[in-house]
Amino acid sequence: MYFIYVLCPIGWLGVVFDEFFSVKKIFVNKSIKTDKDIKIPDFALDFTNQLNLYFKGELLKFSYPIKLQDISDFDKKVLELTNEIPYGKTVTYNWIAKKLNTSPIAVGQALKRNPLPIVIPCHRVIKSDGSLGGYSLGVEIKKWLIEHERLVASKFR
DNA sequence: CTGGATCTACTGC
DNA sequence: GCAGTAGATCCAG
Repeated sequence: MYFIYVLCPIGWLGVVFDEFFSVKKIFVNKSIKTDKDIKIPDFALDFTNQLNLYFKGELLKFSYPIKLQDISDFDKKVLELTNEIPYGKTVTYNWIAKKLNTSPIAVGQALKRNPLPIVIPCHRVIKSDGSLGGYSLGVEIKKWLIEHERLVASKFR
């Protein structure tokens, strides 16, 4: 079990790896005040490279190994569907709910427990009235990510 | 356009 | 059981 902090456009991200260097958990730490980058240990370079490319708009899909553990079957199904949403696109909670014969609110609960925000793109799930809905890292970050992907995707035409 | 009532299903106590 | 949601829908004002 290893962990790092890495500075990103949306703030400081904490990343936890398991013993085989798969990513296990991602979170934001708002209490770090410096904007001086911390040296990334060698074992984490593959992942942070992908992360940097994503924020530069040069990576549309993460291929780094992830580890989903201590997750219910229901949550896993929701996360797997969420992982299929293409870059720059959004779907609604209701759209996922209908595919799994559940309710939109249960989908929201499952996404709230997503241990790997950004990598598993739960920010691409919004409400059916067009508003954003919630986000475990804060709706401001959700808005940022959607706008970032929209801009990058629009250049690809 | 708004806010409330009511539906919904999953989790945690 | 029951309450609390990262939701949806309908209806009155």
